Amino acid sequence: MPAKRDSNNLTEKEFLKQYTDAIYDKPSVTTDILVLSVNESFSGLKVLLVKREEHPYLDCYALPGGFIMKDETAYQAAARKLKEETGLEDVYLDQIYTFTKPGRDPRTWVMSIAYLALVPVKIALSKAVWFDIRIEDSCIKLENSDEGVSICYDITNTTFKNGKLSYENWVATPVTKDELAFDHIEIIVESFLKLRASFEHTDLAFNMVGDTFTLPDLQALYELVLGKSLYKTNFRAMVTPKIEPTGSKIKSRTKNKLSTEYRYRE
Amino acid sequence: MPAKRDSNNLTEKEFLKQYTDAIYDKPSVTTDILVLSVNESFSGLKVLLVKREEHPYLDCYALPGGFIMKDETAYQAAARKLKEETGLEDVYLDQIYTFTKPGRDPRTWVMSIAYLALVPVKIALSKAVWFDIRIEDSCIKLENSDEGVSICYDITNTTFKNGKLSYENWVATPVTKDELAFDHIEIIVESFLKLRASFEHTDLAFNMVGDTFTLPDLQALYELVLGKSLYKTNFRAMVTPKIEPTGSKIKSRTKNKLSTEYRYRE
DNA sequence: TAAATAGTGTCTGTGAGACACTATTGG
DNA sequence: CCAATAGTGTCTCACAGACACTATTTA
Repeated sequence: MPAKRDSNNLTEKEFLKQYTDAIYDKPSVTTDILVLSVNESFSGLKVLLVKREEHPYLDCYALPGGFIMKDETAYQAAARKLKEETGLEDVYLDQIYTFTKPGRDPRTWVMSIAYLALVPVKIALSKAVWFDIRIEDSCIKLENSDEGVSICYDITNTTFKNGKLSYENWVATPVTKDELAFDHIEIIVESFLKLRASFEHTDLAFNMVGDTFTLPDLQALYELVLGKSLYKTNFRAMVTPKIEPTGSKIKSRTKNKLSTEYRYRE
Repeated sequence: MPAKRDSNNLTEKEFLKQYTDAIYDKPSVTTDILVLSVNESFSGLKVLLVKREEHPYLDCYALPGGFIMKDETAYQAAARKLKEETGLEDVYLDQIYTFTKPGRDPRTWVMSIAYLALVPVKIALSKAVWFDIRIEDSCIKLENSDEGVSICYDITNTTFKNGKLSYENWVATPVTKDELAFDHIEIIVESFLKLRASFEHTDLAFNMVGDTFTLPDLQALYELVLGKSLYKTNFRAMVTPKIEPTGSKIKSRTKNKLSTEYRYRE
């Protein structure tokens, strides 16, 4: 069979050889990663941020991330960056959304593929810093007492139409002098809302605890992410099929009381 | 307050002026859109495809789409392309996933931000063609009898690990001579699965019917997307709060029988 | 008028939500 | 030993799933 020829009478081989995409303007593409964890005492969530040492947003905090290389997927780029910042491999990592608004980076045309990473407590860090994060209905607060930084945003709701449907949307406006770099607050909120939406009906929580854990601690984690308190009985009925006791008892981190130790049953 | 200066002693203004991103390799970024609809008799789903007139994949069918311009968002690019192909505006359009595998486009480094569009039946087309699409557990079939084209893929399941969790994944392998261009079969399956996952608990269906509809037709649509039959009573209990009768009766498209006409209640 | 389809009434089981209770632990 | 927390038993209610029935329409 002779090779197919296009309207310029070129075969595919010939076409690829002469092809150049230089006529198109092209964006830079980065990944930004929301690395989420829970603190030692299971009393709050934590986010990993990096202080910028370059313009723009010099000295502002930003999500860890970086440019995607030509020979890797966005997932691989995110995993690579995550390993650089935390030393962690094989953590939960999921693509959330791609942010493309022109002007979101003052330097040049930059798109960002956002990822969510869930990691257990206590990991070593290189350059990044843990911030406490509290997300409420109308406000989001990021704090690090060591660095003396407090970043706070108001959240207001709007609606927009998509086809025949109306959706709730939100806008974050800074209320502190300090702000996050770029549109990273959007990435955080978007990722967190997606996490919350699926947290109850998936096993995502087990990526944020160690290999073993107690039920009071696990419940505390669920309550932090979901933003509401749960009934002990119902919570236990829900998680029981997902876990198995290790046979020993350990202190829960929430209340420092002895309780049964469990592990995730795969 | 004096402007902040970075490690090269530049202010932000100075930095932006001298900044160049030419050192980085950059990908081209496109949007590809899965335009989904239901046929006239509500007996099957339809997908919009465009026959390629250029290398690579010359003469293959592909999802409508195109390069994103510097001054628009990915959403705007998808909406623009959709209008070009279908003349439709204000249709449901949602970002699904960004595909970044190196080599997915043989020409050069191209990422694709995939969108799902839901449109009502009967719309005018320019270059694109409707294909019947049937998605089953282990196979996916795309057909257009006018063009005499039948494209079929086997679907096999695999599992992969993400953190501590295991997920089901799938791989599509072509079983016909004709294939879709690029990795567009992946985009179709991924988008369709996401649609199916949320279809029952959202009002997405109303983007695929006209302004008015009958309950037998609406149920047929749900059954097509969900891939299972529903009990009439339960289905009606579920949709009743979302709709209101117009007061007249019209023929249902499924069975050509008179039945109550409804509209979506927003 | 008969077959097919539109539309309704109601039973059941499951699971989330809620509350009250007993058992264990730490100070 | 007592206050606090771990852990259990069980009731209620909403809702999906299931089936049987009546009403209307078409041929």
